[in-house]
Amino acid sequence: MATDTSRLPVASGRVAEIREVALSLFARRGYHATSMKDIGDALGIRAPSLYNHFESKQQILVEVMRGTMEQLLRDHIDALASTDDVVEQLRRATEAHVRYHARFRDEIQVGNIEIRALEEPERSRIVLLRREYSDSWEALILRGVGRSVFRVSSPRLTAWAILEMGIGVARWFDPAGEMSETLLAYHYGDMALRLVGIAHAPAASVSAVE
Amino acid sequence: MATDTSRLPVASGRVAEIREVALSLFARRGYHATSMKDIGDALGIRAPSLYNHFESKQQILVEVMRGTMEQLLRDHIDALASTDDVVEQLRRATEAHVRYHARFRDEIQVGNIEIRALEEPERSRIVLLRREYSDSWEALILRGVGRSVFRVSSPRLTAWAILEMGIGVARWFDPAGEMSETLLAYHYGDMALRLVGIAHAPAASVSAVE
DNA sequence: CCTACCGATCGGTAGG
DNA sequence: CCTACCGATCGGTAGG
Repeated sequence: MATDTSRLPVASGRVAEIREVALSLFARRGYHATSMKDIGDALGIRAPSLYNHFESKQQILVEVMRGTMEQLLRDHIDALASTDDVVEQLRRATEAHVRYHARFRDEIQVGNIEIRALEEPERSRIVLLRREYSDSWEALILRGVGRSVFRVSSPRLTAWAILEMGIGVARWFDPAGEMSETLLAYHYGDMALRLVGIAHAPAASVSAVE
Repeated sequence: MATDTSRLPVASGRVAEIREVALSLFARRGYHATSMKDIGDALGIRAPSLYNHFESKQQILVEVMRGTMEQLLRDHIDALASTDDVVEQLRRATEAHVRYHARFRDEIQVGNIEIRALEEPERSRIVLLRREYSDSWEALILRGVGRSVFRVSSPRLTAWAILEMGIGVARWFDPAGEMSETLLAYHYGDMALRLVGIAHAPAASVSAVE
């Protein structure tokens, strides 16, 4: 439960260092406001030396963004596969979503904001993965509605509301703050249940029919 | 109900044109990815001519962002002042929030993303207004909890969840799409009520005690 | 509103 | 990993 979702394969050392520094700068200032010199300075090397590890600034962005959506989708699928109870699926998927957004704040911020700075075909690839993710959420809500376990007026809006409130976490969560990532996930899990019309359900109050 | 929340005072013509074009470009590409030449091109004039109307690129950003938070706060205060019923306050505040985010999508996007490109003291001024806004939301939830009308496990998280799900609207809402802004606002109003523990309340099912 | 022009900085290459 | 350097573009000014 501590650090289950690993980052990308921890590459050759310098490459990983560059990616990490760039991620931090892109998140704080933005891709276009970050120069190769900025990245080099943060590592104590000259800007041209970066080209020994990356072909271009754009390729650094690609590497920074690669893997984020894939990992999010993997955690999501695990949450769904862990139970047939649609209530529990919703809770676990929400917890996974919130945990991910609390833990990988920079990745999420850069992923969301700098997608517009990403060139094709990488950009379309990520847009597609996102679409896949939100579609799966909508399907989950629809499944719960179909089993008469959820009651919502718009499955799509409900799915987006849950997604968006989780994305917000990446903007303000402070891992050094009073609230732990785990407690945060529980709270959001409960809120998601409320959004589908389950007033105050403790963990196993509704069991799946299947 | 159609266009109640007006934009900024419609300034001298060219100034307003520049602001509008810049808003659109900043929203689509970002502040740092937009050059003065880009703005000029969109208006059919040369970049240096822009300096007859604005002192700097930064000042254009300031003018683009100015007023957004103020108007949002005004609509919010109106919603709160319109009734003493805390349930109705929550519903109307949510509707106002969502309407604003559906209508002024570019303003919201630029306001949220490019605040990091904004120089002091303007930046702190806007951060303060935002703080004011979210504080008012938390106070609203607390009021409902105090009157035993709302039931939440964390007033602050609930406030943020409502705010964030509304902010998401600015990212995907399509005014030319099937769902109207008004219907959207209703749906989100209902979802906000659910988040505070009011399962499926039609407009006046709970009346305030005061 | 324009042209002409400024110094600074950009991403990136050459060549070692 | 470095220095030296490239053309392009940046925000902005001068001067009319």
